[in-house]
Amino acid sequence: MSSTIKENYIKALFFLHQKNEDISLSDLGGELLVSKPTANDMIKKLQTEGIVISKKYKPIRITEKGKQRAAEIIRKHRLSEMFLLQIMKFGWEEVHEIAEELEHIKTDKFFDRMDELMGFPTVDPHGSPIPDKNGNFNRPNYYRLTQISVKSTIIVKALRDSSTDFLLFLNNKSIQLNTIITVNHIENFDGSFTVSYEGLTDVVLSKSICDRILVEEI
Amino acid sequence: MSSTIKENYIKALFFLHQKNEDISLSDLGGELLVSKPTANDMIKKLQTEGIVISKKYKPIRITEKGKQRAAEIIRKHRLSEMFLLQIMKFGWEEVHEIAEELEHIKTDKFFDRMDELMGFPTVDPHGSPIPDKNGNFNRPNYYRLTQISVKSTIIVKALRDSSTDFLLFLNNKSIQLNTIITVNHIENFDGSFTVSYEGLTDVVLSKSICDRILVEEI
DNA sequence: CTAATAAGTTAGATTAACCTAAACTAGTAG
DNA sequence: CTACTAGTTTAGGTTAATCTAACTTATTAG
Repeated sequence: MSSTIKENYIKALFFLHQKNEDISLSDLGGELLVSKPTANDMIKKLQTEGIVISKKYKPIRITEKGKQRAAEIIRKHRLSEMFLLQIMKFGWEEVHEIAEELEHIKTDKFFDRMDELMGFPTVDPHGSPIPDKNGNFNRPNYYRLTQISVKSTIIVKALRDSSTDFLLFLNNKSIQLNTIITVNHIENFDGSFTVSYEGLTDVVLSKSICDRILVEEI
Repeated sequence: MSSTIKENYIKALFFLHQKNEDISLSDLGGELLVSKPTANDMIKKLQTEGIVISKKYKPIRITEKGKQRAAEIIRKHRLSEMFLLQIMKFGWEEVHEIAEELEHIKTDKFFDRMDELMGFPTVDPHGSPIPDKNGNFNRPNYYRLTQISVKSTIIVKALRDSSTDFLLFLNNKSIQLNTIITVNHIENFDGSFTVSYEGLTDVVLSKSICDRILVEEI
């Protein structure tokens, strides 16, 4: 049953590489909540499989093959999330946890059928791109809400944080993907935004919240 | 990830107990394709968890708690099969393999939602009962087709064999659950049945096939 | 350019799930 | 009622994934 464990290492390596090409064992261990020697052992195994390259005392690099494998897993995860939302009517704050389990299902046609049933979606419920079967991500170049200037109108396209707490916060504020927001005011002092959308006026969003929301100008 | 392994032992114990209250290590090992010492080790573990009772050199018995746990897993399996068929449009010969994986998903609301979406089905795609949340099977008392006498008309209710090969055979013969069949003739020599259904007349089914089909008289 | 610290490796152990070979027990066939 | 055999247990070993403690290397701050 340990393909699951290996897959979780590959996913973690992929996400870490997106922040920093060079990956450290400490970060990998930190991500997966395992000790450095444990992470090290797995890296040795993954090296023999061509997933990573690592030399003694040197940082780890994920290979193209590794990225490919990661994309397959992320594809399964994000298709699952979308399926759980659209077909099974779960909330966007509920889907991640279940998808964490579903992504390790081996039978590919299960995910292909999901894909088909949903009409080949390109993003998951949090706006993150679903890689195609060749592992290509279509990653549009969105702005963070914090980068938007006052008086602009934007559309919410994706999130940089899909934690349950953040999603529940957005539920509370009635902010969803594709919500159209106008920036009325930006407070110099703390960087908080005062915005309007869907009949709501003068909703205040802290800088930290705005930094987690990815938008497109319209 | 080894709750999966434990769950497969519990399932195997449950199915073996249905044939024979007393379970042998050899049978258990045979079922799961592991050696007797391996099976024995797991039995010791399951005993400490109250799933089975076993004394040295004596046959193994599954406990009520064990049956309960088995029913939960079988419920997940059969709900998954029905979901794959009804919602995801897989064929009845495809669902078992995927359900073998899905049954180990831990998040209960995933299965509860399936149940809800399908309107609380009571049988899986092969006519086997889906236990309710309390672990109760509603197991109607069907006959095997071999027990039916000539000139009777019956309705196919369930199967005693859900192997892919058998299901593909039935697809070929256009026999499904709820197919209504009339027995025209029973051959004394080899026990084969000559039957009619849905516009087909004089279809011959061997004794071994008929023995795998569960029916209700009408 | 050295010395402190952050990061990585080695050594030695544990637990779970598996194995084979050998020894043992219990039920039954004479 | 003994002896055989089918089935069970013991002993000892492997591999994968994990750990802690101790040691080594790399980087960077002074």
